[in-house]
Amino acid sequence: MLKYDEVATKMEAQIIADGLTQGDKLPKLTELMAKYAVSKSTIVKALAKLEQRGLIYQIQGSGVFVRRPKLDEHINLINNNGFTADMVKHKMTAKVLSLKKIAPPKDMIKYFNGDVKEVYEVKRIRYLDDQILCLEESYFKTSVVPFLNEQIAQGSIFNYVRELGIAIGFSDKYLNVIELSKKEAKLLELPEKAPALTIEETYYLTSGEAFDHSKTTYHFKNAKFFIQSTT
Amino acid sequence: MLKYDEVATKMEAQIIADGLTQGDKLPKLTELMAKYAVSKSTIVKALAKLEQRGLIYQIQGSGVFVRRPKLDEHINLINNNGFTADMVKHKMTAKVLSLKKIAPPKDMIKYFNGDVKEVYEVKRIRYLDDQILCLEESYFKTSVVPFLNEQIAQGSIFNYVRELGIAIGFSDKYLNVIELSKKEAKLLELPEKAPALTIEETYYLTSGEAFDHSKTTYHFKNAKFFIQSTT
DNA sequence: AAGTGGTCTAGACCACGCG
DNA sequence: GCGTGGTCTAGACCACTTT
Repeated sequence: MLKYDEVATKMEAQIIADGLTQGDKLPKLTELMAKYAVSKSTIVKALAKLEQRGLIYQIQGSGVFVRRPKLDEHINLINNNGFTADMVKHKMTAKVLSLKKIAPPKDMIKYFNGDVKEVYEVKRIRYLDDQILCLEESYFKTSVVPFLNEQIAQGSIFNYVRELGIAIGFSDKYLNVIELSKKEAKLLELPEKAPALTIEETYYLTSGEAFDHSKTTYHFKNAKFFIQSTT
Repeated sequence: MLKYDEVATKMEAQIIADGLTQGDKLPKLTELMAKYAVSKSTIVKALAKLEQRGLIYQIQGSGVFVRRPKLDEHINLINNNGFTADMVKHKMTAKVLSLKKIAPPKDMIKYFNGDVKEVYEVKRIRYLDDQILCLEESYFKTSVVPFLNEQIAQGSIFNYVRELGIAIGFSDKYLNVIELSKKEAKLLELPEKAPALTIEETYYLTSGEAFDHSKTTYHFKNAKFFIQSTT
C-alpha cells in the first residue's frame, strides 16, 4: 500500500467520522504531518488525491476545506468504477439477455485498434434498487477476460475483472441524447420515441490496451448523473 | 508562472508539433529533465498535469505515452480542453433573451448557501457554428460579478469574468434527460416532447464561494458530449 | 540484471490570506 | 507581518517492465 494512498484513505474516513460538511476546515499541514507521521510532501500528495476526488478544496494561505455536495442517487460519471463501487448503498442487479463468444464485429476492431481476435458480447438490462436503469451492450476481449458466464454477468462484470487481478486504467466516454427505437423502448418499458441518454465508452488497461467497449442506453426517468469538476 | 505549468505547456506544444498520436512514446525522464532543465519532481508533476488532462498515460517501468481520442465536435464536460488546437475551430455565439438585475429567487438562495442579496438573471440561446446548441438560464451574484450587459452576454460570460481577474475554481454538475415543454421546444426549434439533456451546475470561486448557478437545456441533435476519465 | 518510472524525505524558498 | 499552503530541489530507495 502506498503511503499517500493510505493517508488519503484515513483522512477520508476521519472526515466522515467527524461528520464534517461543506466548508469545514481540516487541521493545518504541520498537524497532519504529526498525526500521520509522514513528510509534508506525502500529506500534500494525499490532499491532492482527495481534491481530485472532489472531497476537499485547498486555498493557499488559508486552509483545506471539505466539499460535500448532495449525491443521492446520482451516478458519478468520473469514477472509473462502472458505477457499482460508487453505489454502495444501492442494490445493482442485471438480467442477462444474451452472452456469446464471437468474432469481433467490424466497428469493434476500430475501437480496439485492430488488436482483437475474439470477444464476449454481453447484452443486459441493469437495475438499480429494482428499477430499470439501463440497457447495456458490451464487448470484452477474450484475450484479457478469458472467461465469463451468465452468473457473473448478473452481478458486476467490472468487479469480477478486478478480482482476476486485471488493472483497469482510463476510459473515453461519448454521450448522446436520442429517441428510443421501438425495440429499445420495449426493453426499458417506455413508449417508443421516449428520450434517452446513450453513453458509448471504451475502457483501457493501465497498460494502455483497450479491452472493453460498451454502449449503454439509460432510462430517462430512473437515471440521474453527477460530475464534479476540479481545478 | 509556475515551473511545472510552464513545462507542461511546452510539452503539450511539443507533442502537437511532433504530430504524436495514440500510443507514441515520450522521451525518458532523464532526457526531459535535461531538455527543460528542471528537477525530476518538476517533470513528474508536469506529467501528472498532462495525465489529468487526458493527454498522456504513464506506465511504471516502461514509459510515457500519448493519448489522443477523436474529439470531433464533442463538448468536453470536464474542462480538460484536451489539445488546445481542437477548440479553436468552433464559433460560439449567443442570443440574449433577457438580462435583469433581480432579488434572488428562492431556490437560488439554497444553491448559494444563503449568502446572496442580488443576482443577474440571464436567459440566452447559445449557438455553436450557427447551429442552436442550448437554452441557458443563469444567475450570477452581483457581489462577485458587479456588471453585465447584453453585449457581454452575447459572447462568453466566463471569459469576461476571468478577464475581471475573478478566479473560477470548481463546479458541481447534475445531468438529467427530459422531454421538452412546449415553450422550450419552440425556442430550440424542436417539436414538443423532443428529448433533451439538462445540466444544472453551480460554479465556485477558488475561495469556495458559490457565485453562479445555471440550468442549460441542450438541443439533442446538435450537442454531443465527451468525458475522459483518468486513473 | 538493467532500465525506467514512482515514492518519499528534509529542507529552502515562494505566494497568498488574513488580521 | 505572520501564518499557512505551494513549489522546487537533490538524492535515496522502491516497483514494475523489458531484455
